[in-house]
Amino acid sequence: MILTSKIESFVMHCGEMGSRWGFNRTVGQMYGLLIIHQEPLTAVDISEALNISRGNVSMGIKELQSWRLVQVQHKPKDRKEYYSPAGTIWEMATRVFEERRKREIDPTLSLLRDNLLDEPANQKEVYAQEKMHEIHDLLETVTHWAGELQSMSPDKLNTLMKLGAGVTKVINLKDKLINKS
Amino acid sequence: MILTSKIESFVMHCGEMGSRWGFNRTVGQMYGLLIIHQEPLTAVDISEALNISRGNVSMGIKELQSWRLVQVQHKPKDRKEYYSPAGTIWEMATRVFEERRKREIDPTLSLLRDNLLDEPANQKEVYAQEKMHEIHDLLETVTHWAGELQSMSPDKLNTLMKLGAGVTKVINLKDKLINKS
DNA sequence: CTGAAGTTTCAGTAATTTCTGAAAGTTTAA
DNA sequence: TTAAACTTTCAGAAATTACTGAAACTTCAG
Repeated sequence: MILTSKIESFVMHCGEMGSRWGFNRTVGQMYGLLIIHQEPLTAVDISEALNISRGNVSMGIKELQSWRLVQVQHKPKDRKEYYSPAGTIWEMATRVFEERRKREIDPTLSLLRDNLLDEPANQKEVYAQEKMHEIHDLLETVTHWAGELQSMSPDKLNTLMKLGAGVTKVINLKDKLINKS
Repeated sequence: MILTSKIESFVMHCGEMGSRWGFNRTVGQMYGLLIIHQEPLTAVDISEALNISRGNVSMGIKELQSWRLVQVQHKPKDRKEYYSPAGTIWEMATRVFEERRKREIDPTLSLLRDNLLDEPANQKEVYAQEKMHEIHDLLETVTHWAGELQSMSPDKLNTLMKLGAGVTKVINLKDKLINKS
């Protein structure tokens, strides 16, 4: 048994949150386990630690790879694959954000763009297009600013946060400067 | 039939995306319909437009109300309840964000905080706590900055976006000003 | 009161998603 | 080339989630 009870509670929590974060329970547990465990783990380790079938582990790893969240390593004289989380915590969060944007926002933006190209055929469609336009612009704005945040280092953000620098204040300042010039 | 085919495609799309946005297919459809339709709709209207049972509409409305996304109206001389989306598109997005934060982030932050209060019992737990600390700090930073963005008006964000003002640039500026003073 | 017009609830069923385990596939050492 | 050691796949079973429709409930006009 590789799990102490405190660690187990974290792993199980990841499982429960998994579905909210975009994957299913066992995939969530697997990811939590890989993050919290210092040494890379084999598929069998995971299967035993979480009491799930070997086949399920294989599918879960595939899923995590599609999110670019795990990496595979090999040890000399050992044919097994060893799995560990890919990148820093910040990078992982960035990847989850990006993947979710692809799944949750991009398809909608694309549908909206298509729809907005057509002429409205009647009064109802005029109203509908107005709303679609609003949603479209909002989604573009949100993805733009989310991207901006992602491109910053977490250290910098933290420092600024502790300095009490709200985006609002900062941007107001910028606004004034722009208007002056 | 209240749906033209173009509008129907939007509503069905909301259904498909529904589960990714945190609710289920029919709730997604219902919300899409309410947004795209200028006049408020009764439960029966919704049930007929989407071909779902009356009971399901009732449960869906309840769900949307728990997200604070619909409001109920009454017409004089008419006992029926008329439903329409609550607030502007921006407010709706803000509410979805907030609700999702409550469901997806807050429980994890709380678990992490609890766990970080305990002394690690062995080497593995020392490592585990380090990781939990990193995740904790990241989640706090992200929610902080997300809150900042939410508190801004979308107009202002759009204007700044079009001016080419990246957060990075803006914040660098602020940084310099702070260091000077 | 009464009953008509509406809403909500919830047990049972339907649909969907996830998991298992056995079979098929792959890789490598000898 | 063989076989051991490992991984992947996938059909069917299990678990979960969503939906229906009938009964219970609420409200209100007469």
